[in-house]
Amino acid sequence: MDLDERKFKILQAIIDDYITTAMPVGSRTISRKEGMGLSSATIRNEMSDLEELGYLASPHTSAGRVPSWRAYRLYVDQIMRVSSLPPSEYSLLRSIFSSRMGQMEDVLSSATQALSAMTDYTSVMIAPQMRSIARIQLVPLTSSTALMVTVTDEGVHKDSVIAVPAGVTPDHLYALSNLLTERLAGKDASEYPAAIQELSREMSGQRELFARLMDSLQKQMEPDAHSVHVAGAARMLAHPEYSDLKKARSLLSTLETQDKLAKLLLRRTGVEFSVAIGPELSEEGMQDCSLVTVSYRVGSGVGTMGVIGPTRMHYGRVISVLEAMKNVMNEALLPPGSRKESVKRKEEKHEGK
Amino acid sequence: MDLDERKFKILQAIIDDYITTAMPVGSRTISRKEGMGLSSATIRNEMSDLEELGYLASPHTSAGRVPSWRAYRLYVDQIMRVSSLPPSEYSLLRSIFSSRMGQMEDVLSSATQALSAMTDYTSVMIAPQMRSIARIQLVPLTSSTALMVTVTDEGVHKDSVIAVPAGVTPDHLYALSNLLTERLAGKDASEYPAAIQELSREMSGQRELFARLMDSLQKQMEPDAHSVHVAGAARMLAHPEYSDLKKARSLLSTLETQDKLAKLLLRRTGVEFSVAIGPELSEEGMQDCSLVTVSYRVGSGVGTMGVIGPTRMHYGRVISVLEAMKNVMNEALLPPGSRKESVKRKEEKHEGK
DNA sequence: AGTTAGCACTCGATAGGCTTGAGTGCTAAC
DNA sequence: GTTAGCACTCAAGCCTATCGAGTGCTAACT
Repeated sequence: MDLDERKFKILQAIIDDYITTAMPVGSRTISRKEGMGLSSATIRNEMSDLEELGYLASPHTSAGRVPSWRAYRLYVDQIMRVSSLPPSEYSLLRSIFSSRMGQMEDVLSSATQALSAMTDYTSVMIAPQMRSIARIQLVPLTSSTALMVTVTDEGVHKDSVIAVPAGVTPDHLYALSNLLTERLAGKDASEYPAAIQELSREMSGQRELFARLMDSLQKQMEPDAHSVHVAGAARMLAHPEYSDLKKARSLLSTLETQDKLAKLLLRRTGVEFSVAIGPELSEEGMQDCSLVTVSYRVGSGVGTMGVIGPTRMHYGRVISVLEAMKNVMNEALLPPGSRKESVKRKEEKHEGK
Repeated sequence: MDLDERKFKILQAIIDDYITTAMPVGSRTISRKEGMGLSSATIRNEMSDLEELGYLASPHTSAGRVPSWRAYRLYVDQIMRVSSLPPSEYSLLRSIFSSRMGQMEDVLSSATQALSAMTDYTSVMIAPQMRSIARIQLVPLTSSTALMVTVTDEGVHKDSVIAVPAGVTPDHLYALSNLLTERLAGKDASEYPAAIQELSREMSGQRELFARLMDSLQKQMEPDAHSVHVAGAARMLAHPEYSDLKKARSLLSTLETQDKLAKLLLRRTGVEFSVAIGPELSEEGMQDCSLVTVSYRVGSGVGTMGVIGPTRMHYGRVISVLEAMKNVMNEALLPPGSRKESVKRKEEKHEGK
């Protein structure tokens, strides 16, 4: 079961080679490598062992070997070295954000595109899920409707139109906004029932309006799949694993179903770091893909971003780009002053199952 | 230049056949058709004429003929019969919307997906561009920041965080909201400069805040590419024109660049109906595509939706689906009471250049 | 004059056969 | 334990032959 150092070294060489060439790797290729000092025959023997142990597979008799997902797992967990992003790229990344402090959605959208451009894989990002809201505002629209807007420190969280009974004036709505905010803002979801109970008593004169408000509020607090950003899905077509149209189609339609992606990301939200390889994703149409995710923080909210590429992806590079992006986003999205010191990357690379 | 009736009939037969099979059409195939009553030799002569006139092309000597974009243009303008959507599908469509009267973005997203599913092509939709806003609301966040939210009758239009000078209280912001709304809401963009001029005088005591407000307002009024919905891009891979990976990739990355799509749609916003075929789109990577668009109305806003498919698309079907979708969305998005009678489809099919 | 049958010709697509070369696994010698 | 040597495998590339759908032209027919 355990691999001796030589097997390790050979496996690493095979994976490194395969990652860049996408072609089955033969024993001679490895034996010729600098610092290997072993003949192809010896490598063959070792490869044969590695195959038996489940780290390699051969597409057919006279082709080379291809790493299995177990090999990638090992690679990610123990072999790979992650270097941090070179300063030149780091500052390039920073420059993307410096220009615009606009709406959150725009920032996320640019970030997602940058992520994809820098890795040449598909990237995916979910907006920070706010744990608590800063304010609830009722905005008068017509005499019979109003807009209920929940707001966080970063901007509008959600909004919905509600009907209001006749006789409720804008000033009324303003006062009500203040009341709702006072009772509900800043609280954790667990504290809501009690607060709502109390509010219900105080507003017993306006049962109908109150019911509508709470109904909308509840809907707004549900996590929604809506805010998933995807970029660079077309890039996957450039990688040889998707020269088969059927595979390509199946992958791309998975990448289009936002709730599947949302689920994949939400499951990893709060996990600082995660790498899921092929079968571990248990998502049909992504069997040949890996997903690397990082969680990022914006104020009280936690979001997750990830890169989806073939299992044969440049894990090291992807991880360092994600790491950098997380830091840069933190800086860009936090108003100056409330900034925390940047956190050193921890050496946890295991998939948090 | 003019085509006699027989050439018309033959051309129609060729296009019909090619639309369903995607294979070059030969003379025998046409001569065997019901009600044609001509030998293949005669058809060949006619085809030869049609080729000279630019309506047909042959990929190589011994293949059949393929319609050119001119043929499709003729087809769409003069030959095609559009039947309205069968009631069963119509009500299916309606049922999608009946369940949810939620946020605008959700509705648009479902509509786009439905459009793609019903046509088996890619669909694209742009949110209604509001011409005037119903209210401007300033929502206090922290002691030094506030959220400026512009709102239409249908919900939040846009929002952005602004810094507020010390000493500005929530009540202050509320009063200011009312003032801004009174002076700016409901107005056309052309009336803004005058109103802003006047406001500027009145608020001369708060130059800094005023400048920030107007700055944000201006940004929010710019039309943005952000709200483009795309669905079913992966479906294009199923059509034989995109069995070539290079073409597929180029198309898909075009479909991913939202501002290109936004431009295509915005240019057609307000045009009731438009069909653009291949080269008419003048968009690299979409030379083999057609775009059919329809504009829809929601309150004071006008949005546009479209279907992108191969030039060899089922124009009739696509048009009837779009027509139906427009009507259904109208019903679904207008609050009951303010509903207009549904408009009969006009026979304008020309591309509005 | 328009239509059609007949025929030679073109050319992509498909299938079989051959060659090449990268790769393996095994064995025997070092 | 390592390596050289060798027989064997199999995909990929290439050539060739065949097939058939399709055209264009000409001559005969209505």
